[in-house]
Amino acid sequence: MKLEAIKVACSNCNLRELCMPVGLNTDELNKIDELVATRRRIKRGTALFHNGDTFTSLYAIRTGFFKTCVTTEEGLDQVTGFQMAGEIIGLDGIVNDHHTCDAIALEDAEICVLPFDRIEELSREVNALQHHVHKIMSREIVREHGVMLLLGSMRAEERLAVFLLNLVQRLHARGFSQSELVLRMTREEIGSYLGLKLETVSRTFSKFAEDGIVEVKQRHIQINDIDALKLVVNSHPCR
Amino acid sequence: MKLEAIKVACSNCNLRELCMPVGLNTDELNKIDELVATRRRIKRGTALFHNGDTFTSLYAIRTGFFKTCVTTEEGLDQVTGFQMAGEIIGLDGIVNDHHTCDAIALEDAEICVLPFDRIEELSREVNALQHHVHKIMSREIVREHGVMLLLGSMRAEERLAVFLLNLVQRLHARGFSQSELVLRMTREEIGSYLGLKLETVSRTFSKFAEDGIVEVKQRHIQINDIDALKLVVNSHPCR
DNA sequence: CGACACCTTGAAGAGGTTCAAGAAATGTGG
DNA sequence: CCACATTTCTTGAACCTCTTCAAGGTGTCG
Repeated sequence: MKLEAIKVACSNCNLRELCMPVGLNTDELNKIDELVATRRRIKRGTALFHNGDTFTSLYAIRTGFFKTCVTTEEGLDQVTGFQMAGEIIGLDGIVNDHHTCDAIALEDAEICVLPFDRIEELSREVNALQHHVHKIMSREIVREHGVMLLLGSMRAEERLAVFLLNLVQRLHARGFSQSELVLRMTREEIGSYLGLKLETVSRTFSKFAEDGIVEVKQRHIQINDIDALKLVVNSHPCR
Repeated sequence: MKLEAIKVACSNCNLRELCMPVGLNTDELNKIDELVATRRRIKRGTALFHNGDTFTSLYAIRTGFFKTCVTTEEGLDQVTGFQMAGEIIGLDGIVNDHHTCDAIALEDAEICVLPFDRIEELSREVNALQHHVHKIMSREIVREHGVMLLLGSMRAEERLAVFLLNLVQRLHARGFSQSELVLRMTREEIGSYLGLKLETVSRTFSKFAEDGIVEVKQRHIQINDIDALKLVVNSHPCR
């Protein structure tokens, strides 16, 4: 069967530790394999889902990079997160059966479609999966607490430092460099996420560069002094 | 048995629609009743749980009013939400088996203790409960998206207007007035939640009062013109 | 009644925004 | 492959919102 062919074997996926529970036996692993309905390719700049779309599935990112953003009728716009390989998106859709934000690919991406009714079904049989789903949602809640702290009480330099440290840490966990990264998003998108204007983001990058903390060549960032960056966060002159 | 005596019958709780799934049959309702281990009374000013506490249970608020707040080592502090009767707190603790924020009672409160392992157990048997838990977590994620939008792209007047409208709407859903409310929190706590200083909160209240939108007598707020308040949010001079 | 926490208001200052212009990179079509 | 349009990024200067600092007022509770 064709469907069979395009299926992803979660049990063989090299992202397994990132998006699936650990410590399953073979039987349970086989069940999990049935979770993924299909893969989908998303071209850069296009949406995985839009605000208002009917919710049916969660999505596990295999490759690529996404942003999620909410928009109001009045045209306000807020990037709520950036997601990379091994992360799950779509959790916002569960509560009202439709999505309340847009998920846009910032580079060509490939995702696994996880029909939510199947997740719930399997969760009843595989305790580890049930708990894993709860953990993923709880992790997202805790992450957002961190963003609220950032937006509510940090100044521009701290915000950008936190942002860079978080990005590089997540990339490092995926086998990339600890000191080098290529931004997938524009200054404006960073600004939206951090509650700053794009000019402020640009200026703050320039300031970090002047101070010798980073080198900035457009979207290519080289972190020269990660401790200094951490110090920017910790030794905040308070606000 | 004593334990039996202090148990709460969820099936008889007048908050049922708020914190429990609807459309259960008798059998399922009886199971849900076994969910609540005990009630607990929390005195005003004391904590239901602290950052770092081991996570064991979610808590359903029966009466009273809470704030949750995260704190960093450097002394930064951010109120992440205000919770009232019928709402669930403690979701942050699931991911790492310990809480990552404080939950403080802003008035004497009574809560139902819902041991999380029992929730997971029952979720496997009662599909509606399983889905309800997922919805509660998703709702919290969506709520936080809204706060991120507020903190990231609204100005002081809009933030306070959103805050008041949200509070009064939730109170109204619980049978209170649409136009009158008593704040349970200080200006400083409002400010922390909204990413503003307490002076700014106070000034903004005064401005609303000058404009005839509200009357402010300390913590007693009378909303005279709710449409004007909504207009503050919608006709933002953009930022 | 006095101590304490909370709230209001004023004035000065800082951080970030806005507006503007130009430079660098990227993409497109001939 | 190059010219041109477009998007993205940087930088400067003026401005504005919110913060900071300070003082006094109001309310509450032992």
